[in-house]
Amino acid sequence: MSEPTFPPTQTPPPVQSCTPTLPGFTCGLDATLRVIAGKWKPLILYFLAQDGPTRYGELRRAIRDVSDKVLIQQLKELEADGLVKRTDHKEVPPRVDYSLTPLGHSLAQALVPLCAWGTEHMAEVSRVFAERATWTRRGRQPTV
Amino acid sequence: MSEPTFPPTQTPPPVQSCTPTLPGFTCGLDATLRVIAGKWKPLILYFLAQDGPTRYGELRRAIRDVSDKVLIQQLKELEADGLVKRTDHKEVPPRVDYSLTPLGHSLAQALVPLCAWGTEHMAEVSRVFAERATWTRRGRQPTV
DNA sequence: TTCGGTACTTACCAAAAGGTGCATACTTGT
DNA sequence: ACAAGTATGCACCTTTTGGTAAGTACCGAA
Repeated sequence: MSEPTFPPTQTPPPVQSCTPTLPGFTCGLDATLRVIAGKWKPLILYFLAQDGPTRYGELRRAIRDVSDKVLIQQLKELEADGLVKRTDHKEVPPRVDYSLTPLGHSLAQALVPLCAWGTEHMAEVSRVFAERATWTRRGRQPTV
Repeated sequence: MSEPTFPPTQTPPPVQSCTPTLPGFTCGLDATLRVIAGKWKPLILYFLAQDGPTRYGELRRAIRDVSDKVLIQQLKELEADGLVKRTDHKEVPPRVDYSLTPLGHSLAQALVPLCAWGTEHMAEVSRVFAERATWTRRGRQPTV
């Protein structure tokens, strides 16, 4: 019903093509998205970008609702992907902190426009999602 | 710009928390990512951004390896989210095409840097992923 | 001594996401 | 008549992902 009409952006600017290349990925966009795919990864990047080196526990408390298992897992993947650096201070009560690598920083930069887009259009997105949540729940009852 | 920037530009980490949010989202980035979450959505957006209005069948063939069920489903969600417009020409052999709304176009623009990042770093990403695929399938190594 | 905090690990599960294949209703080409 | 193409819908199933709760090894405080 609600046709989201926006500021008369009549001539949509052209989008450059997504250059396909190396094995496994259809294009750069594909590669990027696989790297940040994970329920909490963007948030992790977000916090590290904002607050710099952060201890595990802090991160854990900052990102609410994440479980240890998944947080650790995603941190490990980010580390394996070279986006995050893990520093073990080898102290007696364990002390480890995580920070962004230069690669991680560059990715964070590339995320800026997405963040801005979301901020700008959050109202619309939010509304639509709320509606979807409604009929989604009624459409299917718990299996069995 | 009064807009909170996602990754702090560089030197200082003074950027405050995520933008105060509407129901459901922790920040703009979160909102954006939920909208493009779906195995083929980014590719759909990119394709439509480049080629303009496209018939269902064409899309289906362009995005290889996607199944009808999922493609339709993601198109419906994109449409519900106001990013894509579905046009049914009501012709006898069905003819429907999909195009980006202005909102969709703006999102596609925001994806450009991600695409660039991926293209630029595809070598690293690709290598790391290949390695992960190897030990992920077999048993896990003792903690190194 | 037991409690709580550190940074994890593991086994087991539930839910979500995606894939397969068949069905539809109608038309054009062979 | 029959296959093929059009844009979908639906039932069923597998894979992927994330969550829960417990355990580990170590230390200091109560």
